Amino acid sequence: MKDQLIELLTVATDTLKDQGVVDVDSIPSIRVERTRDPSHGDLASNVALMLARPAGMSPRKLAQKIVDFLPDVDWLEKTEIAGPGFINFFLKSRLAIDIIGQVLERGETFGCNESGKGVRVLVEFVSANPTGPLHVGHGRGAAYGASLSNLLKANGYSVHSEYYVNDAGRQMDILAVSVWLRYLELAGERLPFPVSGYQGDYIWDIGATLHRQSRDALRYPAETILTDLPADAADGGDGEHYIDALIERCKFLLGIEKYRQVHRQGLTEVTANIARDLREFGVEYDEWLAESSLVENNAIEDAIGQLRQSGDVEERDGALWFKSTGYGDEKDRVVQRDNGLYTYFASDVAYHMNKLERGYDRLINIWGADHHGYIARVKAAMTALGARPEQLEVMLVQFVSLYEGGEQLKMSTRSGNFITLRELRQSTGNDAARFFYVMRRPEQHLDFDIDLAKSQTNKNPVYYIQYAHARVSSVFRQLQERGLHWDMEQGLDALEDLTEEHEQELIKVMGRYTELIVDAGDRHEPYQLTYYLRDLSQILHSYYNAHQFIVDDERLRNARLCLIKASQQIIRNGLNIIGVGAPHVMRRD
RNA sequence: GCGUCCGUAGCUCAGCCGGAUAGAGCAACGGCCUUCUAAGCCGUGGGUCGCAGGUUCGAAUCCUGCCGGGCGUGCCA
Repeated sequence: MKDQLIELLTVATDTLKDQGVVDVDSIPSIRVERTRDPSHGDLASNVALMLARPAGMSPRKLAQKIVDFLPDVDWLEKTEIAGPGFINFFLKSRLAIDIIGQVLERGETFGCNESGKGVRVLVEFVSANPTGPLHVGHGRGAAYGASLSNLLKANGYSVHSEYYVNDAGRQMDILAVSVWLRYLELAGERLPFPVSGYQGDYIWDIGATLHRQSRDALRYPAETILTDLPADAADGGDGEHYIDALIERCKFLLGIEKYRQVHRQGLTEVTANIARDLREFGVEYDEWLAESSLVENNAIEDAIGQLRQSGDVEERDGALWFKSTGYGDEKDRVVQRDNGLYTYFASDVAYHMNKLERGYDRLINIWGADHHGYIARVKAAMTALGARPEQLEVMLVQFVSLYEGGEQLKMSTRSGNFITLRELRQSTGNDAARFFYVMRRPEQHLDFDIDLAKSQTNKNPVYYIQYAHARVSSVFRQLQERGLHWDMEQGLDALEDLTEEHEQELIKVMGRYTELIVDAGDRHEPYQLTYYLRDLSQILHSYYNAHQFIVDDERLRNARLCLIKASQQIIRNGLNIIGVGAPHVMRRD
């Protein structure tokens, strides 16, 4: 509708230009927007205000000329010139009413469109190191990434969602050694636990599995293990050095096969736990891509080799540097350390090269805000590898702060002192958690008040919206109980009877839905949906309170049923995108 | 220091690709259940849009500079 109006306005301004009434070189791109105030019509344009200065004419006078040259169309009720020179458009109400039939006809697919047709996009999100359970921060990335993927799919994009499993680095060795130490304790050895090891209870669980499966096969005396190790941080030493020494000792004693067994046990249990959490949270991936698979295929060597060929790396101080400053980064980055090991960044370069090789038009990475320093270097690498930097869009999701009893909780994965996503889901429910996570713009900090989230009682916007949905189902149950049935055809035929203010408002807001999906998708802003759904639910609740739907007048009754059924469908479609259930019954605990 | 995100009602936040009187929820106060679920509805009060300049017919919105807060600034991952 907007587009059609823009076309009309373009015709009008072009005519003015051709006739020399308006003497301007270029007409700025014309914009038409929905009005906030109904007295300003349905849509409005500020062309006249934009054009007034170059045309040397007063805005209102120019607006009048534009209106005079507007082609006639049957769907426009009237136009008005208002304020400083806005042109307000009033649409024929018949047009707005058509939305009801469209929603009922398309059902689940209403709102889906082809604005992203033919574009292949890879959305990578969460990708937390498989060293422990997901915490509440990961939950935000998960909810955001899943909602964004759904939104893009609704806009016709071909979406591939992916979790990158960092299963090849030092952190995994720390996990393995942590598991082994817990296993040894369970086997009866007494030895200190490293300060830099993973402290969480889940490590005990994995150690227990190992003990059950292998009995004493992986056991060595504590003295053998601890001989000649440097001091841990607890004894005035360096915790990082200590754990590295412990890793070496572990690998030496166990040998490659048994070490791999411990390593694999830790990885598979933690990864399975993460996958289960995400699945239960309604977050599904098309692919779980392991860093180790890139290592096995020599992807890192290949990527670095390609950079070497293009002259983008050089040796310095015994290390290999990627000259990212040549691509706008603030400093060069090491890809291979002086000890011969590749850096985390090197594997990221390989991973992004891999993404490009798979032929995606756009790559969307959802990262925690603490990774923002990485954007420049990854884009630099992509450019060096021959991609356009705009192909990669990094969405930074700001931190989630937890509050309990008015105090902010400090969290650390290492110490095991954190609230897990699972704990949060269990206390608030998946629906509330999904909704709250996407309610804010991603670049906005999220204060999560645990007490409030745990309080089961009320005030939750998600319940408000779900209740609106359930109420409609309830009306249809009532209808059946009274021995009546909904005649959709008759209702659609009687839509002109929907003249009440609430009804008009509801129709108007429904008409915005598809545009909202397109805009929210383009701007990667699923949160817009939460505000929209609240608005729509608000009107539906008001309407419910103000009017009876099951009335004696059969035509009016069926028309109203069409209206609320269509509203319900939109609520369901919207909730579906943000991963929240649309219940037919609301129950109190 | 530099980079980046943020600063709008008592609280949490929309609005920010310039537009018409700045919005919502919560909290506060007052009403509405013999009518399709009161997890609801109706109403009232509440704002120097961090501060100061600039651009513009027009600035919460764009630019500059301050002030305040978060995060980052590893041959860690």
